[in-house]
Amino acid sequence: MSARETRDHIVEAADDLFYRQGYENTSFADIAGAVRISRGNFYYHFKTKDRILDAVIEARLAKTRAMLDRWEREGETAADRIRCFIRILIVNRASIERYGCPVGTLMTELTKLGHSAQTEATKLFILFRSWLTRQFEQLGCGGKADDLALHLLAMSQGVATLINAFQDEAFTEREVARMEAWLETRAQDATGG
Amino acid sequence: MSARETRDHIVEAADDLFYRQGYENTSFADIAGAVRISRGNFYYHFKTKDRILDAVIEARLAKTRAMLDRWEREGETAADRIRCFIRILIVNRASIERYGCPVGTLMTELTKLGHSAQTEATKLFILFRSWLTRQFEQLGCGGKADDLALHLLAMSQGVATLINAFQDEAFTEREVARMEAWLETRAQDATGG
DNA sequence: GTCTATAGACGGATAGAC
DNA sequence: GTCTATCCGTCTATAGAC
Repeated sequence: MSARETRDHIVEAADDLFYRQGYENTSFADIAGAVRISRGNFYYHFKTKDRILDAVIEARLAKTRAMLDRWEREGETAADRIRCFIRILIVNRASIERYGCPVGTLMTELTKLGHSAQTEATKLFILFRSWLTRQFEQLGCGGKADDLALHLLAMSQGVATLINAFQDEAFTEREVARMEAWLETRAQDATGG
Repeated sequence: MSARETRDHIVEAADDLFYRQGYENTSFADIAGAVRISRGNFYYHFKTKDRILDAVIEARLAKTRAMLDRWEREGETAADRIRCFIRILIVNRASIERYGCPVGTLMTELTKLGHSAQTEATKLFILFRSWLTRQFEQLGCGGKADDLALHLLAMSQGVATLINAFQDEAFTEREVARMEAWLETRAQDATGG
């Protein structure tokens, strides 16, 4: 197996484990075990745990960009595209119930650890924030676009936290419906009066 | 110092450290160091780390109950009391910026660890949820009271997560104002039409 | 024969538990 | 104060490709 392939496998496994168990609670042995390689081989590819985290965040940023690009292509109107964002709470409901939002929980953990990768992790939030801002601008919300983007991001984060705490499917659906209704109102505000 | 006092000091220090550093990232040595007692004395009061967590959650539940009781006494109307809840985001803004919401972040960490104290930690959420439900009932929101309570809880959690990620004071104030406006509308829905 | 990917032993540090 | 487990990180050995 090429070095590149092995490296990718490591990042993939680490990504998954960091999400499910948390960064600090995941050991080198855990990752090596998941990839089925020895710890010695492991250190050939990554010298420290921090470097794996860097690579994982980078991979998540790339995956997120790809997802946002896909939404951009698939959604006809800006409202459709924002709806794609809202609906990840339903699409990923099962994993959110068990592990929370991958972006929010990583961010939270890194701030508690006072970890230097905080800045990089924040970029995940910024990616969503600026994408949403652009959508709200296209919706015609002008100067309020960034405010609306942050508000939607906050709602999504809060709902994810409670999905994780309560595992209540009806709650999830109610909140998603509420966000979609809210979006509808914003769209009408922009076009009509 | 009495055994009871020492125990209380340990719980207090652990509570603070668990909040600021996270549960798993806090060692016995950290707590013992903060209380200025020997590790030997430490084990006299708590045999395992899990038991300290139990005691910390218990203490947080008691503190929360006391706070809710205080709001109950101080707020004249149900809307006033709900506003007390909303305003903790401003009152505790500094610590939320650095460490997030104490309830949400503990919950999140415990689910990732698959820790048995999850159920106990959820009671913190339930405490707020049922208190808020009662307030919305008194506001005249009848059958929708629990839905509104969960929604407000979610908004508060989401805003706390983004305060922690972005440390943006203007955002905090905008969102608090938004929540208060939302509350106003709910109150009018209930009384008027 | 050299370079690359892998394996596994070893050491220092620190954790929790008694 | 000690004991055991575990974790991160280093070091050396080796198997195969070119």
